[in-house]
Amino acid sequence: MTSVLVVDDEPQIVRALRINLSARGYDVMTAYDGKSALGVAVAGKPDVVVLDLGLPDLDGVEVIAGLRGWSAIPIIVLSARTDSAAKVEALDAGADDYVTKPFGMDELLARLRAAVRRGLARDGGDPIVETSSFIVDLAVKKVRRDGHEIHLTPTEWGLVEILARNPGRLVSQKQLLQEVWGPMHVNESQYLRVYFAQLRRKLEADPAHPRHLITEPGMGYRLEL
Amino acid sequence: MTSVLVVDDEPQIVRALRINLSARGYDVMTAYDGKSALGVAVAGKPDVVVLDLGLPDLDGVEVIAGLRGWSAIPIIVLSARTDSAAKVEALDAGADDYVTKPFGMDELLARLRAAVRRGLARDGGDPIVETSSFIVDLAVKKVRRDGHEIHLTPTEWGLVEILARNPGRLVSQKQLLQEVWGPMHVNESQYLRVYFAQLRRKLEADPAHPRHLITEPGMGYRLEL
DNA sequence: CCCCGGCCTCAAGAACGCGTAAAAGCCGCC
DNA sequence: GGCGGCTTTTACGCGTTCTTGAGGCCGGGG
Repeated sequence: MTSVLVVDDEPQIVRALRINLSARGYDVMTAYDGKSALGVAVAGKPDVVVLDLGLPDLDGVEVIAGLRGWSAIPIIVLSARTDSAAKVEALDAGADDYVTKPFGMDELLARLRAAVRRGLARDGGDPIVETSSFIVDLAVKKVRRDGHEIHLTPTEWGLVEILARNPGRLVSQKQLLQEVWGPMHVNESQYLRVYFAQLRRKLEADPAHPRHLITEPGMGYRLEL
Repeated sequence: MTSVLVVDDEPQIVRALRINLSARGYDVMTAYDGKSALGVAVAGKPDVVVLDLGLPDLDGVEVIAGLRGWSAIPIIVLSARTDSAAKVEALDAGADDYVTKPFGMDELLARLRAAVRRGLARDGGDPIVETSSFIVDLAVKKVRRDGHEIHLTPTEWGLVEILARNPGRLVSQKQLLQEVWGPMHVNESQYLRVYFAQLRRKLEADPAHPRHLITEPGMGYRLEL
């Protein structure tokens, strides 16, 4: 879950943000002054910080500097000051974005999404799907089991990739055949039986009693995590 | 030098930006419509894009999507529309920032600096990829092995560069052929066999049993570190 | 009880993709 | 013109992968 640190000394703003962010599935932390904000940030490692500049103890730029000293967490500044000098100062101190109050919640949320998206891109978090007996790395196209790399043929990988991109969900035979063998072979369900047998031999602890590559008779297949 | 692509159909805006940016040491490219903007971006690889939304040919969102398809270049959107729906749409399409016209030049420049700073942070560090038997220096386009520099032909370097920019990742045959030989030759997979044999002779300790330039049969190649 | 559809397993030939070598073509340069 | 470096093309042997068919298992329905 994405976590957001909201820093503002006006309780009603913090409250409004907490409600909106929580409702959209964010994990919300809060702080009401600069010093505690820095402490919470160190402890909670939020994915993004929403920072009001008018704090009682520290100047906004100091808070930004305090965060930038050890982290590249995206910072969105909130402020009532509309003059460009304030914006320039905050942005050059290391802020990622500057929103003036009063602000539209839609816009703030969109800017928040943009900031989070960038933050994730920097981490370069590989899309990895993990079961109790093997690991699928979709970025580098590798499957590992007990630390060893398992070699998959192109067809095998095609099937695993589709299942891994839909973890836990049922994928129909038709969809698998269509995406791996093409539209001309959507009825060759025997292909699937042969290849799922091979995959189970390679990936399941007990191929005769698969726990992750599950057949749903008459429907399709599912990657159980 | 930092390069900026300015896209706008109003010449006076382009001119104003060009003057201000050039004076501050930026390398400025320009485009007056969406299609040429995408072309210039591919050719010039700018460090940041300033994009007006009201272009004559393409919708702004399409331009953003066209860039995001292959690149994470920071995009700053300029627009006369102040409603939050437009902002949300552009930001969610992949823009990094949204500035409404008329804008203050100081503020735009500060947002530009913030965007560039993030872009550099993402690229991060020295462009050097190191394996146990050779070193690829992407900045100076050189490969070293046992301290000696290894001479590569342009085609050989093209392949090594792509692999080195995706260390550990599987790169498809199509992508390699497309980027080195162009879209007309995406089926000449024999080229790859010939050139990878050459590269292994030059870079691998035991060319018959490569440890770094790995073939994934039927799928592509991988630079294993 | 038997039949039938769907599934799993096994095996063998065909087709494919890979590595290698070497020849042939194509510059630019002396 | 001749030379050298680079790229493209051709040819062949070999191992892997895909396809296909046959047989057996299981559960539900007639």
